[in-house]
Amino acid sequence: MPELPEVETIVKGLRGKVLGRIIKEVQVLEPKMVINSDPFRNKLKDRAIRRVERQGKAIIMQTGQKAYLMVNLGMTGRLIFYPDTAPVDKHTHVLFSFSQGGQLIYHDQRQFGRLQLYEGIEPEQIPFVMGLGPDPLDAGFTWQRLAHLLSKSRRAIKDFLLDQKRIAGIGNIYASEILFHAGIKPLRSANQLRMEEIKRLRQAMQGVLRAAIEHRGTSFSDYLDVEGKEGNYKHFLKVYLREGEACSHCTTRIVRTKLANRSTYYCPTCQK
DNA sequence: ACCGTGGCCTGGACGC
DNA sequence: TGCGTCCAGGCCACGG
Ligand SMILES: [Zn+2]
Repeated sequence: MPELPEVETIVKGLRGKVLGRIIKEVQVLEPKMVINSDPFRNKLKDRAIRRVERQGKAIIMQTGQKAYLMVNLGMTGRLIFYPDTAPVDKHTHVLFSFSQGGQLIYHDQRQFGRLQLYEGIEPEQIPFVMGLGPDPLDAGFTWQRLAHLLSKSRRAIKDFLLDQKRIAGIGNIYASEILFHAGIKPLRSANQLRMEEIKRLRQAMQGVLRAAIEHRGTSFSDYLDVEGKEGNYKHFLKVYLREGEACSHCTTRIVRTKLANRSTYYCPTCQK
């Protein structure tokens, strides 16, 4: 899906477009995208969007006292705001209309995403959120903290980075990119990294994720932000989707392998 | 507890 | 034109 940088971009976009707006009507065109779609529609009617936050790759919108709408975008989920009337196609699954005008749509070609309303609990009590590890962009995410997390896992470092219970927000694009920037092979065991490698890894996480946010995320086929615009970080990808191309640093051909059934890209020369 | 795998979906690219 | 195969930003339920 949209990973941390894309979700962060969407969250900022939502704050600009829908914060303070009141939901006049919710139309659920594909009920299986929404958990309990009938109460979902009724309970969101006439509620204001009070806050918009990111937790890992999930979007949390506060719609009342202890009422939170969580959106998981899956692989191809989009939230797009239209100031007037939103266009609807066969992948438009939910439509929010606002009293002040404008519509927000949830669009998802592959339908791996989910929308769910939680009531009577704070966001930290949502089961999905409770299962998330620390956010790599938090000030408290020091290399010592990372070292401690790494020490508890013998898995390949690439798998470790994808595990949302250990660290929240990194997905398949940025796992490969981060490891390239850190100069670490994806198959290395998490608990066998040396201190300098751990420090480089943390630097690479923050550097890559922050740069990707600056460029509004990565679009290669489906991802669009709240205004329907692509992210530009694809121009800065060093290894992801670049199998067979020359490494920008050493000209060795980029290799693709499978880890946990997901493509993993790396430079066999630059990454040790 | 840990790990890996397969399933959920649609559609674009490519080879025959 | 049409197949079959592989590929694609995620997550969860299963097994061993
Ligand atoms: Zn290289």
